[in-house]
Amino acid sequence: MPRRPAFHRRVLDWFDVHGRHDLPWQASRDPYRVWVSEIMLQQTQVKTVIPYYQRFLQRFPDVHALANAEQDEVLHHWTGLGYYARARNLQKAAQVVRDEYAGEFPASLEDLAGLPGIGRSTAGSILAAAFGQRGIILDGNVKRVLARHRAVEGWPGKTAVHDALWEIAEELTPRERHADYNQAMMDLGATLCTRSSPRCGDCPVAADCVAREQGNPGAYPGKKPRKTMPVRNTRFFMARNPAGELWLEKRPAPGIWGGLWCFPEAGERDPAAWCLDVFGAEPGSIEAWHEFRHTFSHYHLDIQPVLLHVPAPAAAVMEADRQLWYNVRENPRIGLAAPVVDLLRQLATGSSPAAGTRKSPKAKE
DNA sequence: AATTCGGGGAG
DNA sequence: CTCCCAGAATT
Repeated sequence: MPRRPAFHRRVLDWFDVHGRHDLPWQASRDPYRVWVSEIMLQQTQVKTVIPYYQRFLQRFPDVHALANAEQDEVLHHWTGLGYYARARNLQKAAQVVRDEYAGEFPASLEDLAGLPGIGRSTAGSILAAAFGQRGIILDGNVKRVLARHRAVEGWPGKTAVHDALWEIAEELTPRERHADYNQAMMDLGATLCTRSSPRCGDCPVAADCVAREQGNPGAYPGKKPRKTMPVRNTRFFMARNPAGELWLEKRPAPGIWGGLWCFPEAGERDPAAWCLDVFGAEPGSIEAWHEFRHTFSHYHLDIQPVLLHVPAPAAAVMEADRQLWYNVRENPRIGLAAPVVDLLRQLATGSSPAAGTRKSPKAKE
């Protein structure tokens, strides 16, 4: 009786017929383009990345354009994509490639993984996709496929589980068609071996899949332990001058929204006192907007926006590199935190959400 | 080993 | 609402 074809053979044959072959970053083996796509795709779905990728490549077509750009403009093109350290590291790495590799990407796993923002899996993916070498990947898709196929128990966030999955990935990755195999495994996880209701009937490696034999593919990989997410509170002071511009501050590099521009966050500070402090003038009016919730992966942030009308422009106080008056009509090339984008849009269109309680005896202008 | 980094797609 | 996405860096 005929032996069952090797794992990678079945995966590759399936890929040739059913894999994804038309994603934007598959049109070229240019290491720069491969690299940008890999970074954007970290913890981010393909559908979300595509428009960002197109705009980014149009503005930064090669590694020199990126290395020489203003960080604000890089973050501008990352606004809304999240995990902004990726963008900061991306530009740092571009500068390393420019300065230490003469503008040519290194073709070794060690050198790639030495660049900021490139870890073990991303380095393996670039090695295969851009250089045709045997690079091994272990992303969310591959983890799911392998955990099911070998019935690896436990949450991959645990080191032992993670290491076991890497071991299997190493073992199964073939010595041929490296780029296609990696793409095939990701396609398998993204289109067939999905988190819920996997289509085992169409899977090329279902015959020896242990989870399927057990009848419980949904049990793999193990789920992350639940934790109740903490709720933090903050207020955004939206100071608007007579020209209609909004006061923004650049956030420090480590921390949430690092490098992005945001409304000043105020704890318990009194808005009128803050205004006097920063602008040397009492606000003409203070208007509290309704509180809304912005949720991160590890906590909720309840934000109370407070609109202050600053009567006179105060020129002398501004530190140009970390404070600015934002003109909505000019669309400055800077990175903005997602809730700030929403609030600026509301301020521009005048569609302020049913203004809440007035916190000042003075009426809205 | 555990935390910290976003925002949204899809159920 | 929940779960998690082509993970890496930091503590």
